[in-house]
Amino acid sequence: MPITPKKNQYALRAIFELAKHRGQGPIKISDIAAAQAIPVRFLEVILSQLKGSGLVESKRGFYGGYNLTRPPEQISVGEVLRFMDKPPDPSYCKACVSRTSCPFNGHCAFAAMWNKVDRAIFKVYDGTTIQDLLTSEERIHEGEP
Amino acid sequence: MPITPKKNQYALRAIFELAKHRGQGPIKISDIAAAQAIPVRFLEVILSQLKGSGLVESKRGFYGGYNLTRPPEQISVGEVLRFMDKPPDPSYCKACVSRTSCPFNGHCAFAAMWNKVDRAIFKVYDGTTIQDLLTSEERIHEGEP
DNA sequence: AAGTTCCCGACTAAATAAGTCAGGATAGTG
DNA sequence: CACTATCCTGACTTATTTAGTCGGGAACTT
Repeated sequence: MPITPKKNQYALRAIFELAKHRGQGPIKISDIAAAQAIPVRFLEVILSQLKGSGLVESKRGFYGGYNLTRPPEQISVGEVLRFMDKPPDPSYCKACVSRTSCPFNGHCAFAAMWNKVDRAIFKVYDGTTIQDLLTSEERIHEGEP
Repeated sequence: MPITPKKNQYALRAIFELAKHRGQGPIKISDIAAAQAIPVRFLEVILSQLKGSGLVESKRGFYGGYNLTRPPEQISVGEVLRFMDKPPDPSYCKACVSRTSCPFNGHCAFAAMWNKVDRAIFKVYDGTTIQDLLTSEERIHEGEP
């Protein structure tokens, strides 16, 4: 129900995958795509966009690919998601959480609640690092065939 | 950013409006629509759907309209939203929060986080009653022109 | 009977998200 | 240098979801 767009999930998973192989030189888009079941062409677009965040860097040519610029414990999920949701209109009605305009001009009874929810969500996102995810994956794969 | 569909917001506001005039007999759809800036025809659909939740009841004819079946302090926002999101596929991948299927079959590192977010959101929704919203509206309109 | 209101189901339209594509730029390899 | 692998860019297409509409029917009140 957090209705996270697929694109954002792909972005997270791509970064997750980069974290997983950090220090092994640049990772190719096609490898990430294969590992995380993401359409290659689409991933190209996403990673390209992600460069704008400074979280990843790329290198072209034969031994080209992508790298994380920071250690996984210094990247939070919140940072990634916030970046991915930047581009759209920054002028949507914060109070109503409707992306269009609020008929009550922000003075509606719901404003406080929407904000509370927003904070609750990002408390989780900001409190989860990519490293945390790596760790939890390791736990999952312990004792499995 | 909680990206609440407009339809759900309309549902909430309709119930909010019903709460506001509780005890004054049935409220007409058109009145609710006017008060809350909702397209009438669309609201018809929404209220009709809401009847399935048992939260509202309706009466036709001249003095017809809608009523709340319970006092506003006994209706939580969570209850309303959960009901509104029921109809779609109940078989989406809970773990990944992608509505389609998860390539990792639920065993992905993100599952725990998505669930955490889900709980955080509904902790707020379940902890807010329609009465709370009424109260906060009163506060807003104190000392305003 | 007549007017008003909810009711139902199918329909259309608008918006957003997901995904694709062609062709170009850059970096290594032999 | 020619060659190949890789990222890069921006425009494009398609699919999915959400929002909203419509015509006509059924119940209730006076």
